[in-house]
Amino acid sequence: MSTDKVDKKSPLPLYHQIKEAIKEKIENKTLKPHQQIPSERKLEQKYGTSRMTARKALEELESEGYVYREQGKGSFVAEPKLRQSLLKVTGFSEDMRNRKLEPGAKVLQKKIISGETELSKKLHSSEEEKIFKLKRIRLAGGEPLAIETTHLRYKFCPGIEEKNFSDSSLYETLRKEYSINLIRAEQSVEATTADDFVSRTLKVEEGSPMLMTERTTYREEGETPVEFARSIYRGDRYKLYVELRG
Amino acid sequence: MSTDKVDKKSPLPLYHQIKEAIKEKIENKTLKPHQQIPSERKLEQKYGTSRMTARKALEELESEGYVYREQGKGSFVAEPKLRQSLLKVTGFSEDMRNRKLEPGAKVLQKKIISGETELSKKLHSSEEEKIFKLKRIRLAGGEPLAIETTHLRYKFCPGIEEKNFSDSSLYETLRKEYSINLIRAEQSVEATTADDFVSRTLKVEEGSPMLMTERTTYREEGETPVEFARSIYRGDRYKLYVELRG
DNA sequence: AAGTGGTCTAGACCACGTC
DNA sequence: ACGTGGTCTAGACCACTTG
Repeated sequence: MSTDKVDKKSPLPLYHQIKEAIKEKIENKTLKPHQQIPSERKLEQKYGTSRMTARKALEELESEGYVYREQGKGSFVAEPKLRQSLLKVTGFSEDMRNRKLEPGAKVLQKKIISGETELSKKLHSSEEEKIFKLKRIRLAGGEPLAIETTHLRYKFCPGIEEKNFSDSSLYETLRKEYSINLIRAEQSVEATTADDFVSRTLKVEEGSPMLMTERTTYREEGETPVEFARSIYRGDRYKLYVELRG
Repeated sequence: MSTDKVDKKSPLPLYHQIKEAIKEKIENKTLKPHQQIPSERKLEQKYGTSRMTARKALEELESEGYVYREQGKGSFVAEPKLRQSLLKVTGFSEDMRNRKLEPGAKVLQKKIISGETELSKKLHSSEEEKIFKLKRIRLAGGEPLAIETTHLRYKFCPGIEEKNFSDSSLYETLRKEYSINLIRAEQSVEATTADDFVSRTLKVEEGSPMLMTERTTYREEGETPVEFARSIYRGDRYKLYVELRG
């Protein structure tokens, strides 16, 4: 169902339409990894645009990791793993699904708090502001994998304490029920060892290696923090992947 | 010493010269965060180029996190933290300088090897291909912080075994003396604990938390791996920062 | 020599934000 | 109304790779 035509009356830019058309062919494997993509001049003719427009589509596909280009040779489909390893803002549930594991959760604690200096600082909020705290054991394929404590500024998600947190993804709830798009996060990663509570909760030996992450998540393009979360993952079962760029 | 002029005879693209000129003004604070940058039309006149050329400079500055642009309003200098927390391909030395610590190294092992199946696989090389192996203690402010073992495909850097690895940055040597630009890397991060060798080398207790990273680094835009490195950092002194994007 | 991507020009019209 | 960035055109020359 690919038309290979652009709609010049569409509000969507022409280069965007070309880009999406090519992206779809890459995703449904009509174009396979390392296969050559039509050249800028070919695309220009095919879609009836100028070369700069076709070129812009290819440039964006390159920066998003879908294609690579070599001067004098052509444009080619990139390997899928290169696109997937880009670092995205994903919650635990989505992360697990990417790893082909069934996500789950057991709620340990759920309440509305305020007056925690450290926390208010991380959320750029006043000390009086109400904060929703949720502490869960996170499961992957039925096995406990992490302890996650998240804090949300309550004024952005009033009534959230009534939701079910055992099955559904928190980020999905925020997106669907509160129209909050989390688009940027700052995260730190460090190594620790399991203390008594952690070892009993996650069923690992005391002193075994754990990966701890702390994350502040922001909504939209602004500088407004919405969430602060601290997670402790079993070091023997969890590994983080990042792609670095020059 | 900024000329505010472009050299049309330079081999460097005009948009690149404009970009560097603006970048310098941002870095030396001639242009301050959130201050407005001259518009595309102003830059076009100022440098005597076409608008598309000036525009390309601004687009690259935006994608590198130096500026943000708002339709109808203008282009503005971005906050420094947003540019620094983007994940870059940096070696240990540059990483430490960013953290305001003096980098250093003690060489533990240095030799040319071949015939290691696992390693050849990670470097996409044949088993016979020669590989330069370098194992170092990495110092930060004079204190041992990490053990780093790196492997380079020898055919890309012949003679590298003669270099000094105690002071200088490996990536800098590759860039300056072999014209190898490392622009992309895939990295994994996990938690482990210190074994006997690690604890003695880094002067930590056996069983203390450690952060282990494995990295494959690629040159240029191609799919050619050049380096595979494994590093073990003291968990009590090293923390990794990432910025995630939706 | 032919084809590719990389750069560049000199215009144009549009959508958006400010005044 | 005016200035901003966003898109687009129809050409051009260059550097590079391959036949």
